[in-house]
Order: sequence, then C-alpha cells, then structure tokens
Amino acid sequence: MISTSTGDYLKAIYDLASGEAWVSTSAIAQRLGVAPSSVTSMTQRLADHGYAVYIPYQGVRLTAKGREAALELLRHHRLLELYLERALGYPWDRVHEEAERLEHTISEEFEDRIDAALGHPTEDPHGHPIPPKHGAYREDPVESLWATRAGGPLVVRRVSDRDPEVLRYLDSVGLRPGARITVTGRAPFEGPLTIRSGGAEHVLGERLAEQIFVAPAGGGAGPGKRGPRELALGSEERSP
Amino acid sequence: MISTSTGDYLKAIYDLASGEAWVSTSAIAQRLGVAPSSVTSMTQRLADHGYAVYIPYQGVRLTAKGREAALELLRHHRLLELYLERALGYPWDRVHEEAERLEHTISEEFEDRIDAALGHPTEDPHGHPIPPKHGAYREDPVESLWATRAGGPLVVRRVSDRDPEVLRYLDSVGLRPGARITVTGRAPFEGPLTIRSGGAEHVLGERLAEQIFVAPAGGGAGPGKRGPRELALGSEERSP
DNA sequence: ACTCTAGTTTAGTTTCGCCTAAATATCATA
DNA sequence: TATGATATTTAGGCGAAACTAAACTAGAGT
Repeated sequence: MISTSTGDYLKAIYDLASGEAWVSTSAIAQRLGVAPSSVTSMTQRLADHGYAVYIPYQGVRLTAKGREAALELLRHHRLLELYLERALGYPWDRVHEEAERLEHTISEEFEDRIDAALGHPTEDPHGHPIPPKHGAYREDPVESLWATRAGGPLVVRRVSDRDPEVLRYLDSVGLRPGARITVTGRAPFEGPLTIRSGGAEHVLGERLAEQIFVAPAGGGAGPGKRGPRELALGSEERSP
Repeated sequence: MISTSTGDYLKAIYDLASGEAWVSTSAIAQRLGVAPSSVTSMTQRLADHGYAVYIPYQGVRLTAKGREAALELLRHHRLLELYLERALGYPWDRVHEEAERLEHTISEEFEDRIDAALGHPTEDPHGHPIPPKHGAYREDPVESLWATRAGGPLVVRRVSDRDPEVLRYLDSVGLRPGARITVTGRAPFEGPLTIRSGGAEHVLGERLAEQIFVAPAGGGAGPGKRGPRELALGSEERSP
C-alpha cells in the first residue's frame, strides 16, 4: 500500500492542479507545511514510482495512476467525514481532522461498509462530491462567493472543510450547503460583502467569502437547508 | 503521538509478559515477524524513551508509561473490534485485522464516541475484557481448554482473535464466549479431546483447543450463548 | 543584454525501522 | 571444566521522509 506521506502529496497535487496545470514545488511545500527541498525529493520519488511526471523547474503533474490513488483517498476522506457526522455525531468542524488520518488506514471493506451504511451518498457534509468507486469523476466547477459577479439569488454549494473556526461560524449563521443567499452589498476596494440569508444580514470578509462556493439559485439546484439526518446502523446482516 | 511500530512492540511485550516476566528478544521477533537484531535496536529505543527497561541478554519489561501506552492501544483494539462487528456488520473473523491498523490512528474523541455508542461495553467479540480508560486493569486468569484438567461442565470465556480460519470454524459449531461445554474424552499422549456442546460432539486438536479459554461453569459465570445484538446508532446529538 | 531576486534544486544530515552477516554471550551437557 | 548449540548483540547498510545551507535557474525589469 501507499504510505501516508505519499498519499498526502498525491492529494495535494491533485487539489492544487485543479484541471491540468503543472503544480509548483513551493505550492506543495506551503500546502503540506514542509520545506521546498523536501518536496523536490518527494516529487522525484513519485515520478520514479509512476505516480507523477516531474520536470525540474517546471513542476509536477499526476499520471493516471497518481490521479487514481488521489481519488481513492478523496473518496475515503469524504465518506469518512459523512460517516463521522451521521453515525458518530461529530460536529462538522471536527470531521476533517479525523478523516485526514483515517483515510490512509481503512480497508476497502471498511470503505464499502460505510458507503453502504450511508446509502451510497454523493456528497460529504461540506457539499463536496464523493468520487465514485469506479468510473469517471469531474468536480463541477463552482465559483467562490468572493469571486462571483452573479447578481441574483445564490445557493451555497460547498464550503471549505479545513478551517474549524470558519465552519463553526458558518454553521451558527446557517450557511450550510443548500442555504439560499443574496448578495446585498459589496464594499469598494475588495471590501467585505453583505449578504441576506434566512431573513438575516451578514457581513463577510475575504477570508470567509473565499471559502464559500456558490451557484445561481433556482433550477432545482438545492434542496434548501438540509436538516440533520439520523442514521440507523447495525442493519447489515452478519454471517451465520 | 507514538508510532505504529512502537505501539506494536509495546503491545507485543505487554502480551508476552503476561504478569511480570522479562520478555526475550526472540519472542518479540517471532511475534512481530521481524529479525531479532531489529528487536534489539527497537528495545534500546523504547528504553531511551522511557517505555521499557532493557537489560542486554536478559530481556525487556515495560515501565508504567509503557504499560499505559500498551493498554491504551489494547482498549482501542477491543472497542474497535466490537464496533466493527456491531455497527458495521463485520464477521468476527475479520475484525482483528482491521482493528490492528485502526487502533493506531483513531483519536481520543473517536475512542470515546464508539465507547458511548456501544454503551460502555466491557468485553470484545472474542470475550477479552476491554481495559477501562482510567484506573486499574487486570485480566483475570483463564485456562486454555487444552491445558485444563477440570472435570465438570465448562464455559467458554474467550477465544484467540488472530486466526480467522479457527474463528470461522468455532463460529460454525457454536463455540463462542458463553457457550457451555463438557469434556467427554481425551485421547492419550497429548491427543485430541472430545467435547459435548449444545447436543453435538466435536473433536478438537491442539491447535484449536489451545485457542479456547474456559472456566468452570455454574455460579452465574456466563449468560449462555449470546445472540447477535444489533446496534442503533446516530443517537448522539450534534452541536446546534 | 544584464542583473537581481524569487523560486528550485543539490548536498549533506538526521531519525526511524528494517535487513544481513559477523561477533559474542549464555547455558546445558559431556 | 570445556565445548558446542542457541540466543543475542554489534556492525554496516538501505529506503523513506524530513531538515538546513548552499548553489543554481528562470524570468522580470532596467
């Protein structure tokens, strides 16, 4: 099996590449919190093992094999996040950290069983799609609330999962995937923006608005605010 | 946190010491499937870090710190085994392997949540007691069916969890913790023994009988054969 | 075209966990 | 008590994953 570190690099590269760009050494170093030189030697190793193509001074990109490994981990991660929330009652700001470690450790059987227990879900608690076990996968492009220029009503599609503080705040004001919002004001010179959501107004700075991803509302996009669904487990039969 | 390897060594030493004996290099090497020289250097490292006392050519024994770490892992392992069986429907012969990896990875929070979901259980699926989170812990001594000389009716208290084939067989003939049996015959010269259990007779060789641990029946020892209990999860409340 | 800087790579170490081969200690037994 | 078998340790090495410090590219700006 792939090591924890290797997996972390593959995930980071997959994520930073979003699409098909070359990923730079420093971007990976920053994301993973390691020295750039460490990244150089690791990317060389990844290339040696067929997970990536590496061109000095240009960057690195995943091969099909590398992408597959990254998606497997992403699937584990998102299934775990949802499972921790639904089955074990984790609050949504703490699922990321736990999933980050477990994703490298669980077996195929574990993956399959939580997938089944969850009813083969398609999205994690933060609105990210769960890659299917086999077959094609493309994340449909969404715009961050910070960057969007759309005028009409919007739906929150996803929020970034790796900042617990932000998640606690978003939860407290009801900004979860599916929430409907409207931008009611935008201060000049990249200033904070004001939104209306569920009758209340909120002012969001860059750090916050960058982590919220939206799409135009209407057209059956979102089911509205999702309630906390309960999960009854123990329904798998055991071998006699 | 402690590394996976370090944890495996601590568990092995704890297990092999059963009581307060010095554990030999070769015993650990055999248990973990590594070369004896690897064990020597690892035990030196364990001693350096205060997990064990090591005397060359005599062996190794855990310090209080080492024993604590080992028990923490043992608690994780047994809670996980039970959780995998109850909540995810794993058959009892496959829980050990999965728990063996996960025990090193789960957080305190995960431990606490599955403990609560299971209703603070005291025994794993194979009948081993689950060490409490805090406080004293002693495994009450049990005799293997192979070694016992007791004559009357017996109760199966535990079975070893690390041989899937044996577990499948035991399950198929109803020899789970709590089962009542009587030794009806014992072939000479360490030959197989015959037992009666639930109306049927079985002949058990050494390999099998060594992995079954029993106590005299009667005196409220066992609740009889335990049925497969179901577990309803999702009952933990989430933060608002 | 040249220079400067920011970004990258190379070189040299470290720690962990494992290995094989060789040396050495212990213990039982002749 | 000496010897030989068995157990254990030492020596030397390897691969993974990190680090720091030093050398080197590439590209922007003059």
